[in-house]
Amino acid sequence: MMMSNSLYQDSHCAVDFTLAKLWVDRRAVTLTRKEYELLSALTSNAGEIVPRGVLLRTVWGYGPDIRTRTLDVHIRRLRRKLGGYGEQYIETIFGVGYRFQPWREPKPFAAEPHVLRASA
Amino acid sequence: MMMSNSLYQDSHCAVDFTLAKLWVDRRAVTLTRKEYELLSALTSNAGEIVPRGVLLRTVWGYGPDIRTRTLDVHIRRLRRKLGGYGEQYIETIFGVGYRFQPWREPKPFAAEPHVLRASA
DNA sequence: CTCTTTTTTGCAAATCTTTCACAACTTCCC
DNA sequence: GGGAAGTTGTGAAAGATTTGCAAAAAAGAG
Repeated sequence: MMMSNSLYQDSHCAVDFTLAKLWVDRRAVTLTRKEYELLSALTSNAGEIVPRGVLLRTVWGYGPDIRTRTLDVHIRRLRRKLGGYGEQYIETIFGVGYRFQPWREPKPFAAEPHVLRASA
Repeated sequence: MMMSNSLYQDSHCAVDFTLAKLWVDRRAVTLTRKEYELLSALTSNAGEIVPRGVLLRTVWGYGPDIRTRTLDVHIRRLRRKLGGYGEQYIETIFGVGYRFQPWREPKPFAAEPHVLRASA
């Protein structure tokens, strides 16, 4: 039985590890076990790259010589369940693995095109 | 004034652990012994997942290697006796167990502003 | 024996996981 | 730029597992 009430949370997304639940913008989303384990592995290292091999080992128990696409499929489903933020949250590090990025507010005045605020 | 030591209660359903009785919308429902024990195990952990293994152990005294469908059968009878709310109250956590959900589950987020920070 | 309660049995149905085939993409090199 | 090679994205379908359920057998109680 689980006991620690640990959860990840930022302004759009919350993960409760004891209830095995995810909320996206206050809307409850149910996760399957593998989805939950994968999300857990990612959020518990939020901001850091988690190599594919590590995920395949910790979530699936696979050895380093197993060829499978199930990780990609689960990543896709997680991204969907994260709503419109999926791509923003789960970043692909090509050739290495994935990284769960905590929510970052929209970039300030970067290389944005000219925005004029009309004053009536 | 008579007092019941332990009882679960929400707006539709009440369980008295000392009297071993259940009321659904003010209407008394008789439970058999096993039904009561199972409901008790669930409501006393209301809102939390109770794994199948735990139920089989605490209610039936079964070990971890027993294969039976009697738990499912009892869950079904309980759901029936909970009237139209059966499905709402007793939630199936696929591959894990069951969870008794208090009526209109409490929201994990605060109503208005929501910046809670959790410990890891 | 009769009635109630509990468990088992055997599928059916629902759910979750993995694979597959191929499209899309990244990187590297010429 | 234009491949080539390797990596990732994706929808659909197969595979595997779990749960729901009805009916009947088994177990108790009076």
